[in-house]
Amino acid sequence: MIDLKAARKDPDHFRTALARRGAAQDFDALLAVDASWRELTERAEGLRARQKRSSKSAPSEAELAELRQLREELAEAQGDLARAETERNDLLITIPNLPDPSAADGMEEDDAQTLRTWGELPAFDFTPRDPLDLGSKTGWIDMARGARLSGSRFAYRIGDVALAEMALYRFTLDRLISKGFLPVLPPVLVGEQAMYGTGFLPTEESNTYHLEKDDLYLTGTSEVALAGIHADERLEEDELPARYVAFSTNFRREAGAAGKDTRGMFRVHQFDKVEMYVCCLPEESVEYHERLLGYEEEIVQALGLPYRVQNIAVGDLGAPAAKKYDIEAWFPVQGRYREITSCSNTTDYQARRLNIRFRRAGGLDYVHTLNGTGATARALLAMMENFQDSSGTVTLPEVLRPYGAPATLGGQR
RNA sequence: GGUGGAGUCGCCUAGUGGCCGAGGGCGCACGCCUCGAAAGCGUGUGAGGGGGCAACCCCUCCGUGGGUUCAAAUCCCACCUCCACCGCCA
Repeated sequence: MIDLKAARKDPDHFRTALARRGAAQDFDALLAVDASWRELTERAEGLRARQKRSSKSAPSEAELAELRQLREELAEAQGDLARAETERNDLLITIPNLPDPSAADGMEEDDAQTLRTWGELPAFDFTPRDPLDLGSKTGWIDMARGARLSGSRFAYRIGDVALAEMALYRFTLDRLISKGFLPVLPPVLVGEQAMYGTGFLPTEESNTYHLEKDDLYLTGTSEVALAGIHADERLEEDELPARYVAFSTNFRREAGAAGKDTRGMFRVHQFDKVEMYVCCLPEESVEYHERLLGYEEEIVQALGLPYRVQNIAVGDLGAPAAKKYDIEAWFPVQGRYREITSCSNTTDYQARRLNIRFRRAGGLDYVHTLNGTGATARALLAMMENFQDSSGTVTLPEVLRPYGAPATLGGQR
């Protein structure tokens, strides 16, 4: 969440920044509610101070009547205050992060700014085949059986495809461990606090799977569990940056994506992902964001995928993000660049909600947090589209071989 | 799932209705002592919120949420976590 105290001091700065992502009117509503909250606070605290002074010792009979009266007044004042506080917090929790000045302007996906492109687009003298059509006897993607089992948007990855995908994750994990990330296998079922803390609730409610019976949520990314590692903790300055890399299965309802990417396993309800997460000093997050992007690019380059880097428009950012870079790989069959990784600087937005602070000379302060994709199966899909030959054989990158990937996929079936 | 025990200020612990938002020890910080250090002695040492130019004042927090009372760490209820044992399962 935003820094309310700072917002009171300099409302114009906050309003201007939030206006870029269309949140100025919510911000003004918040300020108004906050003003009345402060009035009610003073009244309730004054009454409470009176009651406490009178309760230092047993009151006389005469005082008792007066104190009973005071109790009623206090209860009323506290009730008013609680209502104002709820109203204020409900608003506060929906206000998105302040965008970074260098985040691209605009409200749409198309407003993203292309920072650079890398790699050669493949030139086919045949019509490249869709990953779904590139299976062989020894390995394939099976959406039909996935649908029979679980409905649309569920994929079986079978045989060599399964091995290739696992090799991709293990390769990525190794790369990031060598950069100093600590590997984690996290829970994927989490309580409501973690979902609010990371900012997926309340804004992404419709996209999350919720288990009513146990009141637990299936996470759409291991960012949620990784952010939770240090919730309510006070870190020492020398523990920062804390860097984690997780592998987990992720669950997304994809509400609002009806009709989009319906073929194949590009957009599915359940997918696996290697994810980076960093808690760092506030003054380091901007630089760390570039580093995370750099690690992502190294991985995509090692795989040999042509890609471009997008600076996502402010209006297209998730609520917690101040700035976001996506890497979009070239998908020759789709004929366009598509997102395969995403990394965000969430500054102190999640740290405030999750209460992750660190201690240093000046006292306690909130850490900054960042997250970024290591790899998902979309990278494998991109490899299948880019690295195929006219026989439908996909040559996988050498770097994946030590991790158990077959040399090729597809071919005769 | 069942039974029993426990959750207090960084750690350990005292505390069964008002003198406790909280005592003691450890740790930590500063000072004295010392050539220096240790020991010893002294002082200080949680977080959040509101008000004030400031010194400072006020409120909240004893696992969490409710309740009783003029007054709750303390009494009552529910829940959570941890430990032990039992049952069941991987």
